Amino acid sequence: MSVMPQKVGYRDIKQEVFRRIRNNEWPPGTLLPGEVELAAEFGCARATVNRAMQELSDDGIIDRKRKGGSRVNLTPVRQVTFEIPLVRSEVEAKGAVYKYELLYNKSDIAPLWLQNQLSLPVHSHVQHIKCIHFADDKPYQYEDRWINQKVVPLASEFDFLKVSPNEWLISEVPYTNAEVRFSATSAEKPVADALGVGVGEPVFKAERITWLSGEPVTFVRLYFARGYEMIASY
Amino acid sequence: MSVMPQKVGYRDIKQEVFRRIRNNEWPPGTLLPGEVELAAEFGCARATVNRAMQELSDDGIIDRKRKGGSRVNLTPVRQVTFEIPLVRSEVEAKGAVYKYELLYNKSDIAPLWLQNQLSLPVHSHVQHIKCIHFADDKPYQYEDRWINQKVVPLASEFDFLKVSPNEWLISEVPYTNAEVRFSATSAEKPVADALGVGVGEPVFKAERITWLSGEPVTFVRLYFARGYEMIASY
DNA sequence: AAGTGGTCTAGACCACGAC
DNA sequence: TCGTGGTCTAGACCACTTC
Repeated sequence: MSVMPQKVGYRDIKQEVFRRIRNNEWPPGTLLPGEVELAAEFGCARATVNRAMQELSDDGIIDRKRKGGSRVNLTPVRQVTFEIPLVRSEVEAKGAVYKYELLYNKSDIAPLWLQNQLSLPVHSHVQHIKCIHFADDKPYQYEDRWINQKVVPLASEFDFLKVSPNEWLISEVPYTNAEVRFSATSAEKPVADALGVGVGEPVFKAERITWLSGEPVTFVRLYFARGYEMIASY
Repeated sequence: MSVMPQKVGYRDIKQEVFRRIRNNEWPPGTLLPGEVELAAEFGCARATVNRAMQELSDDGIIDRKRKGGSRVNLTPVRQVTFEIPLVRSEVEAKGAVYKYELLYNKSDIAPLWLQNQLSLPVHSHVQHIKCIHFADDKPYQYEDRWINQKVVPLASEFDFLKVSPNEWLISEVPYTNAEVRFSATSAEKPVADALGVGVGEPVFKAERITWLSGEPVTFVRLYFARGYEMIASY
């Protein structure tokens, strides 16, 4: 037991507990002292300890169960978090000039594969939009998007010549949850032409589905120009 | 003002505030009521409101400043989080049988590019390891790794025939910081051979640098077999 | 049944930062 | 300066889960 400085905050407790875990004083699987005990050791209220331990739990360091107590996780599940910005912001953050170009914009009946992706009823109306985002006049991202007209009827009227569907949707339609899938693919003709790369060249692809309280809003495929890297830290 | 059910928890408040934001009752930029005011409306303690608002802030929905109050974020910067599991766990989670094969394991002087990547002093000793991870006997991931012997001296002695450097390192230096870069690349000969794809085919690549309290631990390049998707929900 | 974490309260003091 | 969020407290009740 050591002397406590002046006041013990939840950050201090979190840091100290984490230190003991990292130094193998409390190896993986260890049953940690209860909140009351820790509160006594650190000379603070249980609520303070609770907050510290809760954050450690959120961080995936420990696992907590009522009656079971807190245990050090056997496999530290590391989580990567990164932001999904507007394409415009992303480009401008790199110090480049953003430009946008609309390629295609038609209302249509959802093709079968899209029906399945979004669990749409047959003969659903969707707005199909293709466009390119430029950074300093060089193609940066090719966007191929379908918007569910049932959820976003305004999509068929809006003029996407100046404003990209990306920005319009964010300002217009909130979403509750989304799923993203990242992969590497080889550029088909339309993608290759849009990005100015050879057919068959590797391209970083992101597919995203967003929902608004259970209703599918939009499905989008994003193809990034050669050299693109998605960076994250943890 | 509506009738409150029985007891108002921080989840209720979070959900209700989020609902008002989503429904444009509180559009982006709006200055929200203070915690005291909200506590009065919801008939609960300020601490409860505080927890709700703090989570909304963590989620990137609102921005909070002392004296400035809470504002609805102009651009809802949603964060994607995904887990970085052990390759073994990842494979087994797909219901496949995991297998591991060591290809190469030598101690060496860090090449110039690696010196730069990890900010190593000249003539640093590193352990260079190449291996393949299989799922149901099909190549799943090709791993090309360098380990800093100054931080992990045991790496030169450990026998990586049975246990992959991935798993060994996690057990040896569990809690580290890292930066990951994801991209699409075309398979060079060694990668293509290891993964059983044609030279030049697109491959999903992840590069990761790992530090332990400021000291570089390892640099690794991971190449995933064709069809690999990294999936995240939020 | 009983022990542990989950949450709420009412009150307090403090620190940041807009004014 | 002074209002707002950030944090802590001491106590309480509850819910889950293991025993």
